Amino acid sequence: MSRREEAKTFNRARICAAAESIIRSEGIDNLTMRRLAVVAGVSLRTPYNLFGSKTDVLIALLDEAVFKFTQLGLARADGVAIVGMLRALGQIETFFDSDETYYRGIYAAIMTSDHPEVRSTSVDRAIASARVLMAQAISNGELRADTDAQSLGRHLAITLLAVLGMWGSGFFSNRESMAQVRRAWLAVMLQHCTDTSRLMLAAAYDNPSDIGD
Amino acid sequence: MSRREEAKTFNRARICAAAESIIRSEGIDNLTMRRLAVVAGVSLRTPYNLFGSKTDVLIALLDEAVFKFTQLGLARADGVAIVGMLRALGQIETFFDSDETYYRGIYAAIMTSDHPEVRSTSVDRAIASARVLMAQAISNGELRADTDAQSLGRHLAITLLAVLGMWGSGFFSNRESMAQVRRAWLAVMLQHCTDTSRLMLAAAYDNPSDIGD
DNA sequence: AATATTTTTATAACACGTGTCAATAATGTT
DNA sequence: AACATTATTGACACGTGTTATAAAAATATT
Repeated sequence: MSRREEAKTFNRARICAAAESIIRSEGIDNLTMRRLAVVAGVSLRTPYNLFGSKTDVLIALLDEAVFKFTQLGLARADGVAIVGMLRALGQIETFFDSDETYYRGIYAAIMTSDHPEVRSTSVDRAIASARVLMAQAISNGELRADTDAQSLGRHLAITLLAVLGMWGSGFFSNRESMAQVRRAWLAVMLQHCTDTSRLMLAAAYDNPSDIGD
Repeated sequence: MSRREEAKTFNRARICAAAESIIRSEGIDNLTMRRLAVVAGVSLRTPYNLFGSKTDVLIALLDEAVFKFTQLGLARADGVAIVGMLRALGQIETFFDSDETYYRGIYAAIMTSDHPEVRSTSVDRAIASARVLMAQAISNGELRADTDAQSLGRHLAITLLAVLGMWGSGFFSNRESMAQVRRAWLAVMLQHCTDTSRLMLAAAYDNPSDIGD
């Protein structure tokens, strides 16, 4: 990496760190580009050079969070894709719990920005992951062979992201969000399950986590 | 109503009409408070006096739309609550189709505003309606008697609203949104249906409308 | 009719995200 | 070392939602 790129990377990191620090210590409402420039020790223009927009800075923070989450690794589920999928929900909840105001803040800020191109990348990523898992579930015999993994994966991913949108806007708690997704996921997967997995899924559906009032 | 209240009501209507006109003829990006004041023939301050904020003006437009929709009346479904619920989805789609850019525009504008109090009223309304319908479905014998109508109604309403959030942000078409909701609704209702309604629901689930890729 | 209250108006201002543009500094290339 | 390229800076400006303030107009009260 050339020294120029090194400097850019360094400045990007400084700006991200400053943004995170401001959000943590002063609240996300006080994250303004002018304040960010001051705290990062950089001119007002530089974040625009290095990121493009305020939203892009926040996206960088979200990417860091996503990276941190993926580093946790998906809980092993003894090769049962469906269980892995459901466990991921619990992991998301735990992850959010660990730093709720921060994650919700950046998520909401991104969602309430009128940079719609943001969403499609994360949407595509989620859909791809879900499709892979559902294809595994089919080849594992957890889901019926006539199941359309593409369509099902897309449906499940959108379900998650749609609820996350409401979560970001503060409508309900981490737990409520995940319970909503869990219920929706289980119901849909029950429509495609084999006899092998039906009992487990049905039991999970009938034993809901707290969905809230 | 006192003359003062009459004047207020009149001005409110003028402002709403001006806002709608601007959105229609110049696009929602050109709906600024200054332009709104000019077109409405009113001072810049007046919309703030009468509505509170720009978001509140848009909420008034959305309320008008919701009112117009409810005036259509829910499609009769021969007393089958579940069918009525599903038909409502089709009605929503038709309604959106009839004026897509307008409805999506105001919906997106409201959703991307940081006035979160907005959402709760429409959310509460939707939940209440769904709960009523689900209670009917139970007493009609369409859903099992041990079904929790409160919980189920809430779940279904949130499913709809969560998807609508993504719809507003332009992620997918009217039809795709409703197909997503339809699939999710059918799957969940299938978990609570009686033998009477199972065949119909299962057939509907297996015959999805186009969900898009 | 005179007075008090409430609303609207006019004007200015604030903080915000973002853009322009020239100057300057840092880095790359020869 | 001299030059060319690129990145950062600084100061300013624009349009936005929103608020402040005081004057004017409309309405209510007596």
